[in-house]
Formats: sequence, structure tokens, C-alpha cells
Amino acid sequence: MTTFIQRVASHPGTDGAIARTLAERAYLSLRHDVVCGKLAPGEKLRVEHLKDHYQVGASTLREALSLLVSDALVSAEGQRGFRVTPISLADLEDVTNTRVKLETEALRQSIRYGDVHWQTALEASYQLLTQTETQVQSRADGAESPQWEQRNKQFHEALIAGFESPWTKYILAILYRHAERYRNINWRLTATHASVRNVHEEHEAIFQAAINRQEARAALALEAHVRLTHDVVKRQAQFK
Amino acid sequence: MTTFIQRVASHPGTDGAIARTLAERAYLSLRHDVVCGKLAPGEKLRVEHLKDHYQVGASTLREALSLLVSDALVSAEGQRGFRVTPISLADLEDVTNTRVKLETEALRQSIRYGDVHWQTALEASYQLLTQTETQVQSRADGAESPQWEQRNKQFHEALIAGFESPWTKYILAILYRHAERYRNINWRLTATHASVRNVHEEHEAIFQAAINRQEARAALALEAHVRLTHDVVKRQAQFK
DNA sequence: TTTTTAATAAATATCGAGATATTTGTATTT
DNA sequence: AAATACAAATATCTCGATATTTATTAAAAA
Repeated sequence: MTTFIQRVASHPGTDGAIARTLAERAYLSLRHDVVCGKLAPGEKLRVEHLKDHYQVGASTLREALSLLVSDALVSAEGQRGFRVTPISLADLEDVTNTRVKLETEALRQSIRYGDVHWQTALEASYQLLTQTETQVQSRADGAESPQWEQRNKQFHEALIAGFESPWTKYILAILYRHAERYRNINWRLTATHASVRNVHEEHEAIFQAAINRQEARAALALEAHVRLTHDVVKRQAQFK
Repeated sequence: MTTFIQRVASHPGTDGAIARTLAERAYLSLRHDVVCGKLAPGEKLRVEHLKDHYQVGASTLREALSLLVSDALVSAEGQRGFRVTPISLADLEDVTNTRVKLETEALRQSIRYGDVHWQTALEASYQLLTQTETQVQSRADGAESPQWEQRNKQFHEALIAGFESPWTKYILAILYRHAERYRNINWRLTATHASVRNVHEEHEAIFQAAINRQEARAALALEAHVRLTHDVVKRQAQFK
């Protein structure tokens, strides 16, 4: 008898987390496909179709979809099934504002109380991100870069790692994923040579202020950074 | 053939929301039982047992539990089932701090931009809450009051209703539920005659400041209120 | 033509059995 | 006696079939 749950290479975009159940695997795969835009905003999610594609039973797929509902990436309406949560300018602004509020505060606390270990980890993640950003820049290639996505996220996580608040981190992770989705959906338009370069300069400004323990300056730089991303997406946005 | 999903009276604590599916009904029932402490923190949630009690199949119950996972009221560990999320002093403090940060900001915005309709609704909810609180006081009865819980929640919702941010409201609703759980678990110790009276005075202070559009004062009163609730629970806390 | 009603098709939601994994208990070995 | 290996029991997880609801289409009535 073969083992039913195989130790397959995890689906891209799963943060390297090992999914011990099929439901968890389906959840991570679905989440990835929603965030990267493969499952378009507003799209109907028919269980019968999806269960074939994700290779699980109906109940298991519904379990995965239920997990996505509370992430607000999928909406459920009783007796009328699931669909990918729609996008809107108002929602993007709400995501951005809420994120700015929580993330800048977390950064301030992090700078105030972060120890040596926090600083070291931050420097390391900044180095990695810088590497990727200079590469992307030299390639002059606006194509989607999973590596950049990963390292960008890790840099943002490292910034607030000095602040001990699981709840803040949990909420920010959810909000970050939504921001990521908005970025991905408009990626081809936004990831021009120029904007990538800007982003790197912004990252540097945040990093320097954080390392030098300049709370206010770091918070302002982070706010400007998050809002600029929002502005770019908004300017290019053509929500159908 | 009889209709399978009956239009039964909804389970207490379901906010009057009509559950269109059994999974949704089970979710609301389970959530209520976790929040009110009937399902104790850390308790193992065995699907085989619960499915009988909540009168649903195994898959449906798992779906309900999955919804609770993202509310952080239930924790899931792959292949090892579900259990009620444990409580801790650190978590209570995190919940309180995060809530204070978001709720005071929301209140300030609400006061700044809230229109006449916001003010009217706030006054109405304050009246209802006052009624209940004076009744509870006169009864000199520390027993759990579902009506007070409901009106207290509605008052807090009304305070921030002038601030247009679905995300903030969604997050605060989750955090509020956790705070409610901590309150319920220690209810008998905290709901003394004196504390109920204090709470009403605090509510009045918040209300007056909000109505008079005193942002800073209202925010401070709200922070003091939330933190005091936290302090009382903390002082009485005997986490096993 | 427009509106209602009825029949059909499609999709959702639910269940319980069976496959898989973990835990518990027992025997065997060092 | 402690540690390991094996076996039974318990619980989790998964699936496909079935019941129920919603959406679609066609026919009948206004």
C-alpha cells in the first residue's frame, strides 16, 4: 500500500510551509492562484470543476474554500456557492490605509525595542532584496518575479519582527496578501524599469532609517512606500 | 418530502444573522459556544462527538471548524485535529493593544467625519445600553446578561460607524469576539455590582466626548475603557 | 407582447462509509 | 528496568453518491 499523502514539492507561493493534509494543500494552491490573478476577481468558483483541477474531493475542496473565506480572498453566499472576492478602488484604498496604520506603528515599536538579532536579520533580508532588485533592474525586464515577491515580503516581515504582537503580524499578513494581489493583477503595467528603481530607493530609505533607529523617519518612509505602490496601481487601474 | 433545511429559530449569539446552510449554522453555534466558554480553551474538538451534538455530518462540521480557524478561535494541526485556541495573558494583552490602536483611530475618524445619521444612531444605541446597565445595576445581579453583551457590542460598533473602513470593522469584530471570550470566562468574578457601575460611567464619558466631537478626549476615554476591562480580567485571571 | 407557471438542467450542500494517520497498549529485546 | 518494535484501537481525513436548492428554458395564461 502506498502512502496516500505524498511528500511532493510544495506548490509555489506556499511560503515553504509543509501541508500535512490535502485540504491544506488545496488551500495553499487556491490562495496562490487567487493572489497571482490566475483565478480572476469576481470569478465563480464551481466546486465540481475545481475538484478535478486540484485533485481532491468535493468536501475537501469546500474545506479549503472555507479557509479562504476568512482571508477575504473568497466570498461565500449561502446556497449560491463561492466566488473570488471582487476588487475595487475603495477596497484597495482601505487595504492600504489599514496596512499603513498597523505597519508604521509596528515598525516604530520594532525600532524602539528591537534587539541585535532583529537588526542582523533585517540587514540580511535587505541584502537579499537588494540583490534581486539590482538583478531585476539590470535585466530591464518587467516580468513577474516570484523571487522578488518572496524577498520583498520577507523584508517587510523583518522590519516589524522586533515588535512582539502575533495579532498585528497575522492581520498584516492577510492585508499584505491583498496588496500583493492588486500588484499582480496590474503587474505588466506597473513593473516598468523606472518603477522598480524607485522601489529599491524607497526600500533603502526605510532600511537606513530603521537601522539608525530613527522611528519617525522610518515610519514616514514606510508610509510613503506603501502609499506609492497604491498610487501606481490606482493610476494604472482599469477595473472592469 | 420535507424541507431539509428548516427555518428554525437561530441559535443564541448569532447576531440574528440568518444562516442559509447547515455549515453556517454549525459555525455560528460553535462560535457562540467557544466565545461563551462552553467549549473551554485548549479543549480538543473531536469531529465524531461534535457532529452528533450539532446534528451535522462530518464534512459539514469540518467546514464550520475551518471557518473558525481563521477567526483564531480554533486551531488546527494537520492530522491531529482541531482544538479550542488556548488563552494566555500575553494573548489578552496583544488583543487589547491591537484593539486599542485600531478602535481609537477609528473613533477619531468617526468623530471627524461622522454625519447626523451617525450621531443619531449612536445616541440610540447609547440609550439602549444605558437602560440595560441601569437595570443590571438595580438587580445587583452579576449574572451573565446576553442583552448587555449585545448592546455593548452595538454601542462599540456605533461609535466607529462613521468611519468608512470595512477592513477595520472586520478586524475589530474578530478582536472584540476574543475580548468577549476573556470576559465570559472570568465573568462571575468580574461582574460585581461595582464594576458594572464603573463600566457605565466609562461608557458615558466616551459617549459625551464623541457627541461633543472631542476627538482626543473620546479616544482617551475609549482607551482607558478597553484597558480597564483588560486589567480587571487580568487581575482576576487564573489561567490553568 | 408581457407575465406566470411548470419542467428541466445545473450547481450547491450534505452525509456516512472507507482509507489513512496517530495514539495507546503489549510484548520483546537489550 | 528501559528502550524498542509491533499490534490494536482510536481519531482524522478523504471521497463519491445523494438530497436539496437555484438557475434556465419552455409553455401557458393574461
